[in-house]
Amino acid sequence: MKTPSGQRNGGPVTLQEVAAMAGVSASTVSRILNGTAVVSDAKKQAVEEAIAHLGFVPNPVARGLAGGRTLSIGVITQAIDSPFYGLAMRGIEETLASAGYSALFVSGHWDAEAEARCVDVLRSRRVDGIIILTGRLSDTALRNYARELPVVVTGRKLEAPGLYSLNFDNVEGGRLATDHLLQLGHRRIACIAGGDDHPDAVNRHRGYRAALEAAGVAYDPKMVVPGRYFEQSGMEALDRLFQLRRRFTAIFAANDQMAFGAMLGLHRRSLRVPQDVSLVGFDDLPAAAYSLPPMSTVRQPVHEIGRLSAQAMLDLLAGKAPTAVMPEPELIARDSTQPPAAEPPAR
Amino acid sequence: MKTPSGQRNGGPVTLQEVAAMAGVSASTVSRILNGTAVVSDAKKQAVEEAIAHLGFVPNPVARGLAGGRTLSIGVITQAIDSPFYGLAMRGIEETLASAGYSALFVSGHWDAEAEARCVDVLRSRRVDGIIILTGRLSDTALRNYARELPVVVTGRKLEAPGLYSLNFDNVEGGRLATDHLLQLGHRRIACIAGGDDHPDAVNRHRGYRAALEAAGVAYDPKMVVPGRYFEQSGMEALDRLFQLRRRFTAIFAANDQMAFGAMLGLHRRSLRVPQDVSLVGFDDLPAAAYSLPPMSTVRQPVHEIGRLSAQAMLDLLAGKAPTAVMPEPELIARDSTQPPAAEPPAR
DNA sequence: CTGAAAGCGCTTACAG
DNA sequence: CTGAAAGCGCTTACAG
Repeated sequence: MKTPSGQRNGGPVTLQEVAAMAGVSASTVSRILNGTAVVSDAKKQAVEEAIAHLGFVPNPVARGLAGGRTLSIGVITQAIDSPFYGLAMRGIEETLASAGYSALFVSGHWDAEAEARCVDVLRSRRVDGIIILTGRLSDTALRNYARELPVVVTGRKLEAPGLYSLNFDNVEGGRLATDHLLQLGHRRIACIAGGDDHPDAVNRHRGYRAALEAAGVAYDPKMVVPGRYFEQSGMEALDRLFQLRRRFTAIFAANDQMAFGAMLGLHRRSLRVPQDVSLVGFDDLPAAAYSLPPMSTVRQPVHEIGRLSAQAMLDLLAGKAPTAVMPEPELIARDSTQPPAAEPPAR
Repeated sequence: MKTPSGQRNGGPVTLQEVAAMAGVSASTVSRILNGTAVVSDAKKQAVEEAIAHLGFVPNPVARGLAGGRTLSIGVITQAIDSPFYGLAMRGIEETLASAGYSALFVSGHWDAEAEARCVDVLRSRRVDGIIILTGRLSDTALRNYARELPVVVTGRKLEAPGLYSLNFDNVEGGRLATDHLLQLGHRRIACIAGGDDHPDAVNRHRGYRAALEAAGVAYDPKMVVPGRYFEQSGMEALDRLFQLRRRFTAIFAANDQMAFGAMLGLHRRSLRVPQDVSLVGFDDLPAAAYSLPPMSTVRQPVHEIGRLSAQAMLDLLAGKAPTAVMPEPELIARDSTQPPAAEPPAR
């Protein structure tokens, strides 16, 4: 019953067939479908019955061509296989689906040009709106896109018509992580930062520095090494830290993936976490709870961020002002942090 | 120049405008675009110039309505945020993009009904084909879908018109993992299996049993506990193993995520990997190389599986018989396995 | 409240 | 080799 194929003339049921069966015009069916105008109850009834009976599902492709709406939202994620963005995508998919929308995911690969191409692809597919998870596009580019279709962007603060931004407080997150270490008594805290060209990374580092200074601990640039947000680069950053010959009792890594890499590097040097070195990450990936030891980190509610951005998009689409507000960063203390040992650790 | 918007009359450039500028009919432009018929070189030139000049990009939506092709492929993944399928999605996206196709990802949530709904959504969006990553749909359902549009499916062996399947040898994988342990001298090998309703899991378990028996080690059902493929369930499975009061010197977990959970469970019991218990996983997730200790596992080339299935789809679409062949399982020995200690470990 | 008509941007038989 | 015409399945002014 449900599947229409082969039921009548082969091929999916069309709006025309519904109209015919209900004895009304196609326009009327369309209006009922879209709630575009008031329709008499009698016809409404008839149409709804016909729809149910035939198992009619509107063709979004035709809809897109005729009305300009495709009921699909483009989502630019940086990497379709990112453990971090994956959760956001799931949140987006769930929220959108509940409103009858589909998500079209494309990967921007942390590259402004690639992202611009993504936008082109998405527009050519006539998506009704675009959600950009962080990304490298300039504010100006975003503003321009927003003139054409609704845009929701995370990872920055930006106000413009047709655009809604959801910014996570990375500075506060970095501060929280560092402060946790400070509270435990650490003073020599190294930092595995992200790249300079990555706003999140810059802000987390800023929070690190602010916490240090607020606690009266001098900021030492040599205690900070850059990374590229992957496990591998966490290990490499650790090597650099040792080359720099600075002593430290704790490390703040600007994301969990680098923290995992650092953990392995520490292990390879026979340094124990947290006995010899405490370690805090950032993001609270699902894997953080299962690392050895389970990792202290700053929770970024990615799944919810996904839901919120989708909700904001739905609001924008409905002509309402979005009210979604980004949750605050939260420190999750697990087993990778503890007070420093009395003796300074290996350099 | 590149972005057409606002260049002429506002809105994207249409095929009509290209035709007008090139002094030919719309049909001709369409034919050149699709290579549907032979066109004189002169007109071809003119049209190509006009396209370049105007920055024309065909509207896939209109294309889909008129010609039935949307240049998009539906991909049913079990979870958009799966660390495992993520890599496959990336491979699919890359391969498809290089051929001008886009992927439409939807999550089936390991549920046959949800998957059937996904197929409906995908068909209503007029995708040109569907790639199903494993999934729970019956062979019969798949065969039926394949009558309507090309289908590529992984995780099973199935021959049908319009359908291509890519099956990973999970039995061999399970055998490889278990044999690795056997070779190291283990005899008491526990198994954290997947669910009975999961074909991959069933086969990996089968391989485990086959390896044992080939080595003359009696198969003990009490050494096998079920899991649900997540970290959490790996920990729970470990608890069950201890409740069962069987002694073991090694564990084969049917996927890496459960192995991670088991590792944490072992750690909580102060059992060291690999000194007290050796552990082999399955999949070789990126995280496996960064677990503590780095985990021995059976490599499943997911990224390549993604590429291969996309390539098979492209072949199907082109009317060619796909030739993609699934790579063989491969054991990656890292640090989580070693010969058993002389003394039997804690039960 | 409701229908007939035009049109969204393409493709594809149908005729030259 | 190439054009005019019809049509894909809807939506949306335009008239009642």
